[in-house]
Amino acid sequence: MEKETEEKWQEKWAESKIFEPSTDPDKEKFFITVPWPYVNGSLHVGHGRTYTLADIIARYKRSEGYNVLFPMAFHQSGTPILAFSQRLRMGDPSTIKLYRDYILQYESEEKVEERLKSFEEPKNIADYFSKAVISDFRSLGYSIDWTRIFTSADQEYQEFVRWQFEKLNSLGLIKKGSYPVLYSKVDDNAVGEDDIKDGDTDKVSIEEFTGVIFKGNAFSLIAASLRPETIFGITNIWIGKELDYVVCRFSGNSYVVTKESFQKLKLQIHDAELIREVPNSEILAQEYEVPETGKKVRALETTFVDPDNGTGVVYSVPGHSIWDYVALDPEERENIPRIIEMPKNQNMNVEGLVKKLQIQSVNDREKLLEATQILYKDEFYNGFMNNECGQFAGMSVNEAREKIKETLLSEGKAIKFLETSRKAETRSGSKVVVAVLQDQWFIDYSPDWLKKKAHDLVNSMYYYPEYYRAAMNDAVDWLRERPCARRRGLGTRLPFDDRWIIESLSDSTIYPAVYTCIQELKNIYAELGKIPDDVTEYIFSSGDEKLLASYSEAVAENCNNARKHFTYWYGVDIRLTAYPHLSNHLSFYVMNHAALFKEPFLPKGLIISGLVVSNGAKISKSKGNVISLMTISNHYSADIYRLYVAIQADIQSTLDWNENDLRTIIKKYDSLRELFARIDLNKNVNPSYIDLWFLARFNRRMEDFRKNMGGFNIRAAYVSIFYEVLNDIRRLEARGGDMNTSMKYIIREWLVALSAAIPHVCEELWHEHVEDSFVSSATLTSTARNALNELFSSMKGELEKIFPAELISSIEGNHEKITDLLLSSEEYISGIENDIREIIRATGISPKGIDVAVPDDSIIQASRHLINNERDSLMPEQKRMIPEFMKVRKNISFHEFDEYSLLSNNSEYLGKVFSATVKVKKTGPVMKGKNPWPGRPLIRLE
RNA sequence: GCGGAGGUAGCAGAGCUAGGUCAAAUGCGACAGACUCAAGAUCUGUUUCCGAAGGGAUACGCCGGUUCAAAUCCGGCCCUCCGCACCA
Repeated sequence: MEKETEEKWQEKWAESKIFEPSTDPDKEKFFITVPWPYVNGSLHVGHGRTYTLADIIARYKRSEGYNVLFPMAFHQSGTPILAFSQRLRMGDPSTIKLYRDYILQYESEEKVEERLKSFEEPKNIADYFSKAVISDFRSLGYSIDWTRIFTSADQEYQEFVRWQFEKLNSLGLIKKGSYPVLYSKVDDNAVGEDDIKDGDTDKVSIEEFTGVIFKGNAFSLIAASLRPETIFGITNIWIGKELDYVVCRFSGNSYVVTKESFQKLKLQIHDAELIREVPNSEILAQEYEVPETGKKVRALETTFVDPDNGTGVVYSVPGHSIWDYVALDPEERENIPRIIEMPKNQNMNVEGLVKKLQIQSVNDREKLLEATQILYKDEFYNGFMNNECGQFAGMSVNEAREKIKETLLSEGKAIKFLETSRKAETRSGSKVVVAVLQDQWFIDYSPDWLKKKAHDLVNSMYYYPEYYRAAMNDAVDWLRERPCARRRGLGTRLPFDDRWIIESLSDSTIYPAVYTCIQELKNIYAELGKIPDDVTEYIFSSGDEKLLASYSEAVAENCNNARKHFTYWYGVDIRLTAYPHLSNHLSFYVMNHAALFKEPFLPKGLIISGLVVSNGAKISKSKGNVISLMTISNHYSADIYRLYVAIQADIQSTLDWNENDLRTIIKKYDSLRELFARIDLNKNVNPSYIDLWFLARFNRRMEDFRKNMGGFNIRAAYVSIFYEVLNDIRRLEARGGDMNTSMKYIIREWLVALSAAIPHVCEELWHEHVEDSFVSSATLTSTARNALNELFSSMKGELEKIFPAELISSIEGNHEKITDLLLSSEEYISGIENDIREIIRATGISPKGIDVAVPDDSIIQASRHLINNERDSLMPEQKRMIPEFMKVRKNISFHEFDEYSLLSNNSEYLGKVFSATVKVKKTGPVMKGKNPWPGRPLIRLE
C-alpha cells in the first residue's frame, strides 16, 4: 500500500486518540508491554518483530472488547551511549562511520555533520534515536499510547527507581562486598551484557582459572589452567618466544607473567606491584618445581602462547592436551606421561584425535580447538585419575579437578586467576577484562523467602510457549548476587551512596508500573520538584491515605488519580520479548515484582519469541544483512512487514527475513487488494446453496481465527482468516457463486479480524465499503453467523430441492448444525469430484458422459442392517451384497442429506468440470457387478 | 553431564495435549494444462510408488510395545538445537 495512505491512517488514529485508553472499571483491561529499547542507534527488522507481535495482540484484544493499554518508553541508562559519545568526541573513525550511517537513514548529507557534533553530548544521542524510533514505530502503525512515553533518564522516573532501591534495601536485598565483574579499564567501569559487542548473542562470562605456581629460585612462574588435575602429567612449561615477561610481587613473593597478564592481575590482586621486565633467557635459565609431585621441569619457548590469555605462561601436558602434544617433535611423542584413564572409550586420546582430524601443526587452529573441546569434555565426564596421581588416584576427573584445586589454593601453591570466557570488547571498542571490585553494591537475589515468592509467581503465570516456565524457574534458582551499580554511565544515582549509578538492567525491572500513571507523576514532580517516598509508596504500594496528610490538595488529588490508574491497570497481562532476555531481564522482572508487589499487581504472562535472522544469517553489520525498520516502511509497506511477521513463522520459531518469502507475502497481499477492488456490495444476486456453503465456511474460519488468537497462535490464526478465506473464495467462484452475495455479510468481521495484522489496508477498505468509523476500534460481531441463519430460513424453498424438508426445519436457527450440514454436503461433492478425477487418471479415459448412481432406499436399508450386523433382517437377494459389503464397508457413510438430490442439483457443475454430461440416477441392488452404497455412489465413465 | 525443545513429504512448517475423519493443513518450489503472439501474473490439476475404475502398497528419525486402530500413547536407541552449575 502506498506510504501516503498508510500515513493518512496513522495520522487519523493519532488525532482521534483511539489508542489512548482511560481507566474504566466497567471495562475489562488488557495491559501488554515489550521491554523498552536501548536507544543508541536505529532499529532493524529484528527489533520490530516483538513490537509487531505485541501490536497484533493488542489490536486483536481491542476487537474482542478489551480496554487495551500498549505503551512504550525508552531506555537510556548505562554506559554505551556515554562511551559512543566519548568516542565521537575523540574522533574515532569507526564510530563516526557508524553514526553517519544511522543519521543518513533519516537525514540528508548536509545535516550529518551538525548532527554528529550534537552527539558529543550523550543525551542527544539518546534523544535523537528515541525520536527516530518513535517515527519508525508510528510508520509501522503500532497502536501504542504515545502519551505515556518517558525515558529512564527522566527525573520522575529516577525518583521512582530511587524509591524502588530504598524499598529493596529495607527488605535486606541490597548488599555490599568485593565482587568479580567484567570490566573495561579504558572506561574504568564494570560492563554488562548490554555493553559488550555481541554480548546478547555471544555471551561472555567469568571463568575461574587455577593459577598454578611453579617455584623457582629467583622467581616463580604462574600458569593459569582450567584443568589443575593435569599437573601430574606435566613435562615442561611453555613461554612465548616473542613475548614480554615481567617480574611482579605480591604476598611477599616474586612471580613472572606476561606484561599483558600483569595488567589483568593487578585488577584482581590489588597490591600486586610491577618490579621489572625479564628477558626469556633468564626464565629459561632456572628449574621449576611442580607442586604436589615435586618434579623439576624446565621452561621452553614456543610460538603458540597467547600473551593475553591467562598469564601467558602455560604448562605442558602432552598426554592430555592437543596443543602440547602437537607442539612436540614426533620423536618426543613417545613415552609421554598419562594420568587419565578412559575405561569407556580406550581410543579416546590425544593421538587418536590428532590422527582423526589430521592435525599437522600448531597452526591448524580450527582443528586444534575442535579436538581440544572433544577431549576436554570427554575426559571430564568419563575419565578417571590413574596411579600416577598420588592421593587423587582413582577419582573421576570431575571430582579430582575440584579437590586438587582446593588443595593447591589452601597450601598456597596456586592463586585464583579470573579470565573472560572469550575475548571481548565493549560496544565502544575497549577491551573487556575481569576485575575484582571492592565495595561493589549488589542486589542479593538469594534469600529463600524471595526464591519462594519468585517460584510461586513463575508458577502462577501464563507462558507462550509453555516450556519456558521451566526455564524461568531455573533462572530464578541460578540468580544470586547481581552487581547493581556502576561508577559511571547514564541513570539513577544509588540513594544510599551517590557515587554509584544504578546499573542499566537493574533500573528496568518494575518500570511498567510507571506507564499506568506517568502523567500524575509528572504533575507531582512539577509541583514538588521531587517525588517523596511517601507519595510513591502510596501510589504503588500501600494506598494508605495517611501518607498523603502533609501534602497539598493538588498533590493529593494527583496521588489519588495515580493510585486509581495503577490499581486498574497493573499487573502486566502479557510481556512479550525474545528469548535471550529470559535469563537476565525477565528473571529480574519476575524477582523484583515478587519482592515488591502483591496480587493482583503481579505479572500475569509472558510471551517469548524466537530471533529474527536475515537471509538465513544472524543479523549483523559485518554480514551486511541489516535491514532497518525505516527501510521497511519506505520500500515495502507497514502492512506487508506486519503480515510477514504474523504469518511467516510461529512466535517461538526463528523468523527468516528474505526476499523470496517476502515476494510470496506481497503476492497474497496484492490478491486481497485485487479482490476488494472488484467487489460491489450493491450488486443484488440471489443467494444459492454455494453462497450458503461459503458463509458456513467463513464462520468456521472465523471460529478458528478467534480460537487461535486466543491462544496466541498468530500464524495459524492468519493462515485461517487470510490464506484459507482467499482459497474459499476461489472455490466459491469456481462453483459459480458470486462473492458479492456473501461479502456484505462477512466484510465487517473479516476486516476487523484482518486489521490486527494489516490495519492500514483494512482501515482504507472499511471506510470505502463499510462505514465512516475506525476498523481499529471496531469489535468482532456475529453478522456472518446471523446472516447464515437468516438466509437458511429464507431460502427454505430453494434448499428443499437439495435437502429433505424435515431436516431443514429441524436445524433451522441452529447455526452449528447448519454449518455442519453445508460443510459436509460440499465435502461430499468435492469427494465425488476427486473420485471421478482419479478414475479418469487411472484409466486414461476422456469421458463424454459420466453416470453417477446413488443407492435407492432398499440398498440404504440393507446397508444399515449390514453395518449393524443384523444379517437376519436382510431380504434373501440382499444377502448377495454381503461379499461386496465386506470390501467397501469402510467407505460407507450415511448422510443427513439426500445424496440423489444433492448430486442432481450439482450435476451441471460436475459436468462443467469434466466437460461431460453427468447423469444422476437411483439404483437398487444388482445381481452382477457393483452396487452403489451410501456415501459411495457408483461412478461409470463413458 | 544436567535441564529444555525438537527430528513430519523437494524445502519451510502445522498436526501429536483429548489415538481413528492423516498420504498429513498452509505456503514455497517443481511439473502439466487453460489464458496469451510470447513471457509474467492469474486460474485448474499433479507432485511416495503401483494401478485401464474411485483401489492397493509403503510412509511421519531408528527399534520394539500397547491397541481392533499410532505421526499421535509407552519403553529403548540415534541425531540436532538452546540454556546452564566449579563445561570448555
